[in-house]
Amino acid sequence: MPRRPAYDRESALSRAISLFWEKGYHGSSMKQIEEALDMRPGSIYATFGSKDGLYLEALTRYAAAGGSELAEHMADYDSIVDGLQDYLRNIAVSCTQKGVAPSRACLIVKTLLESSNIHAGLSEQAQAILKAIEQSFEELLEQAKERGELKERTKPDRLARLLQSQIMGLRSIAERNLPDEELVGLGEDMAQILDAYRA
Amino acid sequence: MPRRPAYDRESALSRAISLFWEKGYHGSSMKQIEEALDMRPGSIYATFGSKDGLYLEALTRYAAAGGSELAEHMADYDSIVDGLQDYLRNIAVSCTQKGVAPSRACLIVKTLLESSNIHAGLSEQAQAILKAIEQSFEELLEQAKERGELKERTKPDRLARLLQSQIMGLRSIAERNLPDEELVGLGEDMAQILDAYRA
DNA sequence: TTATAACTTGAATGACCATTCAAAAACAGA
DNA sequence: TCTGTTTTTGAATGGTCATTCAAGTTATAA
Repeated sequence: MPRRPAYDRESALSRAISLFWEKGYHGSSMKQIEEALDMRPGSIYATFGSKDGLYLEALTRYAAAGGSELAEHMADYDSIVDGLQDYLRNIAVSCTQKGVAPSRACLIVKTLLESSNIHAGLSEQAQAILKAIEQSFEELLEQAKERGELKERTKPDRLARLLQSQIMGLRSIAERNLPDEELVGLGEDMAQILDAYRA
Repeated sequence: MPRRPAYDRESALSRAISLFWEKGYHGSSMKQIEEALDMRPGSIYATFGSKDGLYLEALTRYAAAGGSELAEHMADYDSIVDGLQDYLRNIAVSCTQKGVAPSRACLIVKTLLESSNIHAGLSEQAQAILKAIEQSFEELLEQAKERGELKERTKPDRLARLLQSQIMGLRSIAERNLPDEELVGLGEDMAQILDAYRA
């Protein structure tokens, strides 16, 4: 009986991520969203409820993709610390590749900074996501410690936060349009921070 | 002959900094600016030209204040590395103090992330300011190296970038509303990164 | 006191904002 | 083919955006 939607929800969200990531929350108008998703306002509102609803769903999907990416990356490594070091290096390298991502900075951090003090819903969601990411780093580091990769005095929760702040700093500073080799060097220097924690 | 302005330009800019720092560029409407500066649109436009003009001037003044703060802080230290380590620790501590600053994140970084891809003027100004800050770190580290505080293989330009990214990460992650002790611990961990570069 | 120049005011501007909704179109089952 | 339900469309909504400007106000110098 019912007519089925013409759009593909997944591809709509993927386009929304690109737009929001590139231009931010306030920088993305409904007009631009309509064009990016190739949907008219009625369909967008029927599907996602509001601009905020779409943004929240896009942000959550972006975070989930990032989580999968981390898990897939780590699967290639026997040593967790080696894996995390290369993870940092890879971020720096990927920031040098133009046209791959809509922005070098992290969408979650962009959201956190843009929404703080003015949009509680977005800010809380960004905070919750970052907390979950920190937790997944902490679990990895806990595991690394159990395996004897890390010094006994290493606190996985503290190192997890240090690691997260490295990534936030790296991807934020990448918006400065530094020469490629400087960004890659910075990724290397950040990776080497972890050496101080090795057993 | 001429009537003199009723407002105080410096205090107007200081109020503008507070508002922009708290709410961001898009989050601060002209109506809010009028209220914060206690000025009517005509006066604001006659004085600063436009919202962008006001924002740029506020941003520049904010950066200048930050630069003075760094210089004053470093004046208290014989050892540059000690000074920089305490600088990081102090940032973390000041992020735990509520009601002091309008936001824990850095206004320059907020500007950089909010304006990238949508507002070339703001983005370029933020980039130029961050470059100047990096340079002042580099000069300090160059001096530290000459004094023998740092390992001979230390590259001041690379360490300056690493330092700047630490501050960006620290102040950004502070927007997550972490418990005070966790933020202070992170500041300490960041300070200790510098130990690896000591001679 | 008067003339003059600068500053302040606040209503008006047109553009753009997110959102709504009635009508048209399209599909699935009978 | 017809019916019923859902989706799509796009014009319309009311609000807010940054900005302008003519008129009113105020201080200074003559």
